[in-house]
Amino acid sequence: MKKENISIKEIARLAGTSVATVSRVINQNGRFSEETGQRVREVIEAYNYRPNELARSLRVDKAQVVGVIVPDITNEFFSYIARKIETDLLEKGYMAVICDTNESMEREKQYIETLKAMRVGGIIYVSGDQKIEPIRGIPAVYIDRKPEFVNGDRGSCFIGGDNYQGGYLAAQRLIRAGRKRIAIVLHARTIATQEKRLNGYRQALYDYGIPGGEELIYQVENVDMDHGFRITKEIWESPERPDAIFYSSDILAIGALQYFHERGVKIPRDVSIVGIDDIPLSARVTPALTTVRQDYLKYGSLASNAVVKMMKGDQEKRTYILSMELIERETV
Amino acid sequence: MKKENISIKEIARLAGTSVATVSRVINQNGRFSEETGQRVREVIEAYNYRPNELARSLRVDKAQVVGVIVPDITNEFFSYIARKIETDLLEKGYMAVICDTNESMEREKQYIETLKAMRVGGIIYVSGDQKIEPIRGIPAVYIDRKPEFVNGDRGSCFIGGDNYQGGYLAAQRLIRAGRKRIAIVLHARTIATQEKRLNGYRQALYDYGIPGGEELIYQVENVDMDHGFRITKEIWESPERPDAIFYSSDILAIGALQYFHERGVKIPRDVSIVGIDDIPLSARVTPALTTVRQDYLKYGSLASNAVVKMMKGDQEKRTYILSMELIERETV
DNA sequence: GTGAAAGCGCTAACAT
DNA sequence: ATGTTAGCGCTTTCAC
Repeated sequence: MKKENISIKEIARLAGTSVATVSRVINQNGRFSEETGQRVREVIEAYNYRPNELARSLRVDKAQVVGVIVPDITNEFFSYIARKIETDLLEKGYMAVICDTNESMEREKQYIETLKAMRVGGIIYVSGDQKIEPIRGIPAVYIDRKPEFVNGDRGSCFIGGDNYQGGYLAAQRLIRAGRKRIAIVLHARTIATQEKRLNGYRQALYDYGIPGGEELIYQVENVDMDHGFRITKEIWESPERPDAIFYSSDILAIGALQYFHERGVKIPRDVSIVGIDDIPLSARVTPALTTVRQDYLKYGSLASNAVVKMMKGDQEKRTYILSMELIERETV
Repeated sequence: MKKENISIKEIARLAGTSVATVSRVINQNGRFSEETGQRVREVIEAYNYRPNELARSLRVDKAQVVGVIVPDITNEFFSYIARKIETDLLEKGYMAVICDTNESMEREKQYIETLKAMRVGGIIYVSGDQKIEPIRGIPAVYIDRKPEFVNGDRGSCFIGGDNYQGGYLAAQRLIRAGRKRIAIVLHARTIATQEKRLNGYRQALYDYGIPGGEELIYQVENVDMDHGFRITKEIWESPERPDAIFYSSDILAIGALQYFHERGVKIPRDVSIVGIDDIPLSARVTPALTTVRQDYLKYGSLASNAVVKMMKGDQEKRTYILSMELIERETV
């Protein structure tokens, strides 16, 4: 165990050439004879040499790394997106660093600072805070939650679902099942996204002549099973129970399932439920959850394509809005 | 938007001092007058300067980063561990980069290469392949799955649960419920861990005079709900059905729940089930899963403490084995 | 086709 | 207490 990490200089010496040439063959640019190339490659192979990424990145002032910021890695919606991005990026020769903010805005800011200091080449925000400032000078793509500034900012790219449609589909399904008092539970912190779902829901109610009303709108501070459980308890103990509930996230709806099970409430006999996202778990809970599918893996692949393009200098300030789809299962 | 990133040299010029001094105040080492320090800090503040991590890391040949390798970030067991490690590390001033191998051994190797090239200061392996070679020259700690070489290797640290006890507890619970034919389903790829659970299970059977037998041992290629579902189908369609099953992972047991629900099999009337891990989801499925708790958050915190110590030069080749605990719920 | 040399931003001797 | 400088490993002009 002499030199822990062999350097390009050493390789050059061993191959009887200069560092410049070694660099050329490693990066396949500039010119060098096939013979030299061969010799250099052999030495690299023999010594199992890997260029120091730190040095390379410092020199070009940009790391082959993209930061992926998610609010809750324990939610399948985000972990599957993260995995998709990671896989895609790896194939393209980039490293993804996944940062879980645990829903903390402070952590989000901290990560951005750190990622900048690491000179990452790009950042993918999944459902970041919509009030965040645009990141200057580094390609950023936003998934799911649209930051307020996106429209005006050059070099920003947004990918998300048609939330209006999602809200409409959910409410419509509930109406068609003959439900009359349809509650909706929203995430308090993600105003823009949630507002569109609310609008879709309202439009459906309106189209079918079903009464709505502020008392049917509930908000939840966090998106997890526990909050789903608790808001459902609150809803169910309210003076006028709804006969259907649309949860603005499968994970909330799954928490609701637990509550209703404990209370002996039969689904869909006593109450109908629809969620949104269609995470894998939704198909596996009991009863299986009727939901609105978001093609979140697509979000991931569009995002990785977009950052890579942007990192290569292309303008990619597009906005992608993907449509959603109702998935029929057992809770309606 | 002139200089995208201001450098230490610039700060020095602005503060009317030298780069060395600026470096000293940033890193709080060496000596400098309070006055100079103050002035430098002001400039740093004013220009919102952050040192270039790449340059710093290159210089000291070590990044303030630790790689965290997990096999399946979509499984709560791993995502909660990852989050715990990430949070702890952040507090200690390190950055965690989470790498999800998606159970691919190839990806695991690829990540190790990349992490090395990035000169990470340490690596935490969660349930990596036990046949992996020890990582030379960089602090590594292993969680859950004990690599074969750990005993002999200096500078390696292992943290895991008492799997023998886990197996014993699970089988014992099933026996005490009056079960006579107790099947066990194991993960085929993680031999060492699984063998201990199997031994615990066998010992319990032996202690209580319950017959075991090879035909009661099942293996699964992957740990997810789908595999849990399928192996359960196989078990249930076998000529001699068991009256109890111990799944070597909650996520498998949860897949089983789905199968039994679809088949109309009542739990625990027709069959008793116990899992292991006690992921949050287990408390929320229907029926709630009886399981053996692993203190996986503790695994995470012990691991982050250990890497940090090792990165600071301490020898920390300890092995921690944490005990497990039976959690009573509704499936027995 | 190839090499010498500058320099990315920082830290750590070594001077003063 | 502070400044000067070498050098980490690499890429990239610029000569030849």
